[in-house]
Parts: sequence; structure tokens; C-alpha cells
Amino acid sequence: MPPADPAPAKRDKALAARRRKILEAAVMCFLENGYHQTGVRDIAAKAGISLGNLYNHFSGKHDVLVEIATLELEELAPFIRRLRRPGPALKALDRFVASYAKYLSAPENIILSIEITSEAIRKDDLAALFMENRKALVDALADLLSRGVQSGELVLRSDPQESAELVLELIEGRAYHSVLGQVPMLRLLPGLKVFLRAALGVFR
Amino acid sequence: MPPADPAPAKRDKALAARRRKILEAAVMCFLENGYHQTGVRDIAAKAGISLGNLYNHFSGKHDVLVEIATLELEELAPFIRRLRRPGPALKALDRFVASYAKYLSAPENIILSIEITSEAIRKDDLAALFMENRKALVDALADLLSRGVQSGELVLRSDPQESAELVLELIEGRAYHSVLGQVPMLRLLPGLKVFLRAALGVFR
DNA sequence: TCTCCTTGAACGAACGATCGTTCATCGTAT
DNA sequence: ATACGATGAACGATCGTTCGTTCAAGGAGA
Repeated sequence: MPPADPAPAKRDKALAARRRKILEAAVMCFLENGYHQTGVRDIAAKAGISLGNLYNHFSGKHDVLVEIATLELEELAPFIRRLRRPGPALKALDRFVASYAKYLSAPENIILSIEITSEAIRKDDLAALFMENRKALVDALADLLSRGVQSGELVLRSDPQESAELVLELIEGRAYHSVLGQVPMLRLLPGLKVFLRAALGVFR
Repeated sequence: MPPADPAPAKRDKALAARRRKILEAAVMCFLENGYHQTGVRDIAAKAGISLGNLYNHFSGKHDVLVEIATLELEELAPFIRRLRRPGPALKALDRFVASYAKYLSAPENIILSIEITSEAIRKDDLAALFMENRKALVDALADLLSRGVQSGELVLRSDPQESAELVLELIEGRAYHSVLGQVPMLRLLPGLKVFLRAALGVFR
């Protein structure tokens, strides 16, 4: 028989809150100094807990990064949901580009994703996590593009899947450029939109 | 007054060769384990020299990475040269896309550039080096695009500089995808070309 | 109500390994 | 004898992780 009901529920909630606090601290550290330049002690200090206690909540430094990556990738869900909403494809596409670009205009998101990606090169579990979530986004966008083709709103010259990947890589490329080159993403958005419309045959 | 001529010349050559050997060893280490996971001892061991001797050739670990980045970025020079050669813009563009994509199809080049870029986020000298060399490439490509517009070979809907950046980011985005997703770059090239032609108004 | 006992979150000293860097020393050619 | 490239021991710092300990809170029995 499991232990009493009400108390554990409260406990779990407090525990989850503590985990979140640690993760937020870790994110701050990783942003400021990078994953490998951040020590476990730094995370614990920033979270205001002891070194040992951190290991009561996470199995290690790598685990912390994995959890962060999971949270980060979960933020893609709203975009996917909006992409899948019925309606005129072109309008939905425009909205997606604008909102995704806005999301990526926060340097934290870009830097964090660079940090995660570069770690994923040599850590298979991170790579799998990354690819899985990205595939969901690509699929949703590809479906939207297909709808746009069927309705005659746009003209693709290669298959939707590949086009979707290219569109995403374009937006992300601009975001990287925005961070590295210290250019505000807002200034890059108009040119990006025009380029995309041409690539997707919107002017046909 | 500088020291005697003939002997030092030979010496300098041998010295440069040794430097190169160390850099090559460092590249191998960085590729295999990443910059921060590579110790100075690993580099020295791989180069077959002693730990202390490494510091006779480089002022430190960071210096080694800077030199590697310099060498890596110098490999862009041939591309810039070919972009600047006179001739039909469209043909030159096609050739550039194919050759640059082929260059980036070597995973070493991609991984190394990720390693350098992610370090550049927090090291200003690396960032400056990176931006400077990339600007030269962007400028050359932008000029080529301008020529293409003037000759009526292609139709840009935003300014050449921005278009050039977008084109480069597209190619590089595909290359990243090729590495992370374990897809051979050759398979991505046709779709990329088609997408680019549409974006640059080649079919007009 | 008071006491005893269990529980587990929190702690931080300690571990062995490794980090980047320095430098006294040695062998070798001039 | 002199100059100098090469060496690796040594340094202090820091790494990620472990683990014995403390102690406040909650439940059971009086």
C-alpha cells in the first residue's frame, strides 16, 4: 500500500519547485560562462543550495543539461500547435516566421541552443532528444507547406519536407548571425521574409 | 641588426614545421573530444612532443585555437578569389554553391567551425577574427549577386549584402544538418540548389 | 500532550583526477 | 664554453562525484 495521499503531493510540488530553481540557476550559469566552463559548484551556489544537495535532485552535471534541453525543446510545442491549426496556409506561414523569429531574437535562446547543440555532437542522448523534437517541428511545417501548395498559395520546387528544413535553417541562421554579429533580429526580419516568399514561390 | 641570414632561414622553416605539426595534432584532438574536453597534455602527446615544449611554440591553449581558426578561415580565400573572377554570374554562383557545399561536406570542417564559433561567443578576439573573414566572403558573394542582377540573370528582392548572407547561411545550415542528422551532404545538394534558384529569382 | 523514532532533505569535507601553466634542469650542437 | 631547444616534475586551482553526518519535521505510542 502506498503512503498517505495528501502530504506526499505537497512534498512533490515543493520538490519540483526546487528542481526548477536549480535548473534556472544552471541556465544562468551556462549562458554566462558556457556549459564546460561552469562547475557544479557554480550551479549550486547560484541556486543557493549546497553541492551535495544538488546531487539529491540530479544524477550529475550532464543530467542537468539534458533536463534543460528537454524544457527548451518543449517550448517548440506551441509553434507546432499553431502550425497545425487549419486556415489559409500563407497567413499561417507568415505568422510562424514572425513568431519563431521573435522567439529566437532572445539571445538566451540562441546561446543555449548553441551550447546544447555543440554538446550534442558527442553525446548521443542529447542528439537524439534534439533530433526528435526538431523532426516534429519540421513535419508540422512541411504539412503546412503542402497545404499551401494544394491551395495554390505557394509553389515548391522540391519536396515539402526538405523545404521545411530549409525554411527553419534560414530563420535560425539569421538568429545566429544576429547574436554573433550583434545585429538586432528585428532588423533582419523584413529581408528574411522577402527572401522566403521568393524561395517558396509566393509571387508566382 | 638582424642575425645572420642563411642559418636562421632554415631554422625558421623547421620551427614552422613543428608548429604545424602541433596544430594538426590539436585539430585532431579538438575534433575527437572538443576544445574544452581536450587537455594541453593531449595535444602535446598527439604531437609527440613534451608538455613544456608546447609552450615554447604557443603562448597557451587559447593561442592554439586562435591559430587554428586563422588557418581555417584562410581556406575561404580560394572561394573569394573564384567569386571575384569575371564571367557569367549564374554559372559562377552555381559553381560556388557546389564547391562551398562540398567543402562543408567534410564533417571535420563543420565540427571545427562549431567548436570555434561556440568559443567565439565568449572570446572577443575569436569573434573578431571570425566576423572579419566572413565579411570578406559575404562581400564577394554580394558583388557577384549584384553582377547577376545587372546582367538580368537573377532577380533579388532585397539588397545583395543581405541576400549573400542568407545564401551562405542556407548552405551552412544544410551542412550542420548533414552532420547532426548523419545525412550525406551530397543528398542535400540538389534540393538546396533548387531552393536557392527560386529564392534568387533565377526562373524569372 | 509529551516522547520516541523514523524519514529524508541538506550539508560540506574529502577524494582522486585533471586542469593550464611555470621553470629548473639536462643534453646537444656550435 | 656557450647557447638553447626540449623535458617533465611540480604547482595551485578546480573538476565531478561520493558519502558520512546533521537535523528539522511527521507519525506512532504513551
